Amino acid sequence: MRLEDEIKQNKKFSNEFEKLAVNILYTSSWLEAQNIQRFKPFGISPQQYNVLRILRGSAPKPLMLSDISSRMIDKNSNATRLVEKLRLKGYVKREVCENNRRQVDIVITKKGLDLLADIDKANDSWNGSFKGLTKSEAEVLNDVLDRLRG
Amino acid sequence: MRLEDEIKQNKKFSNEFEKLAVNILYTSSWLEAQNIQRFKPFGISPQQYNVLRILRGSAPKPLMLSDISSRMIDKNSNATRLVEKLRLKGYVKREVCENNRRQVDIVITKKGLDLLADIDKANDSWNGSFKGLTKSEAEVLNDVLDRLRG
DNA sequence: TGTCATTAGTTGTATATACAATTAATGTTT
DNA sequence: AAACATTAATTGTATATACAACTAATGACA
Repeated sequence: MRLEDEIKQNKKFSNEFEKLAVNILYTSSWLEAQNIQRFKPFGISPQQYNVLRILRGSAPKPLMLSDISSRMIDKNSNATRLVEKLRLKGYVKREVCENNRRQVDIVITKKGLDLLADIDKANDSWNGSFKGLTKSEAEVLNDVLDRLRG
Repeated sequence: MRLEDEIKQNKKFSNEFEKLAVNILYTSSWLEAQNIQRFKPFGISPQQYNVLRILRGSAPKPLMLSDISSRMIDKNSNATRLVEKLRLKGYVKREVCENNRRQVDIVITKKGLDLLADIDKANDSWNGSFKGLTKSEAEVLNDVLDRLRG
């Protein structure tokens, strides 16, 4: 549906760029709401899922907290506290690094990998959210978004 | 910059749609961080700005709370508390509706309109965030985002 | 008119975010 | 080695979000 209709805006946006800014925020919020539902049965938040995927990407090599932060979708969320929550659920392990005791090494556990596998399986069909788009449209969109942040 | 580089992802996304989901969330977070900075000198949050714009759109006609919610970018944020914050700063006025005393009519004040005018002036040049894009690219993007949520 | 359902908004609570201040370990420099 | 700077992470605090429970007013109707 057109953005203007979804947010019941009677006036026009002053230009395409302004509409684009709102459109990206709006679409992201829509997607985030879906993600919350998608991960809720597994007891984690979208950000926690993101951290687990980051750790799976580097496993079995550990990552330090600042590595995780820099890879996160939302750079400003607090990695210390997110990781602590995952640790309490047994999905990651924390260990102070011996060579540099300021630094904390974090690794995903077997339990964490299993959780991700479960989620992936349950969401195999999830890309259906975007079923209105063709693959090549998704490519164009990805390309333009990448350029937009340039 | 390519999303894969920004989030230092070594592995490939499993498909374009999965990358697109992350790309939208990531771009939105990037935009949101800019907005926080953009509005900070004026002492309001992006969501508060959004509410003020919605009210300006309908002024001088008041809106009830549920109207505001349904027009907001982030539907889940709590309109009652957002409006209360704006009221404390003098940017909006609340009045229980006489015809239907469940309902609360909210109007933007002169002070609120002045604030928006100030912000608009200060941010005249802001669309520069998107200077890597042409107008027609922005149009395509808007169109595809609209379709994606369909 | 009394009962029940619906509508509009508010409040409580757990969690998350933004951001600054702080702690602790390591590097650098004289 | 002492003083200072930098790096890595943690903590504190104010604000925001997600969501459910709740209150109050109105509507429907037997």
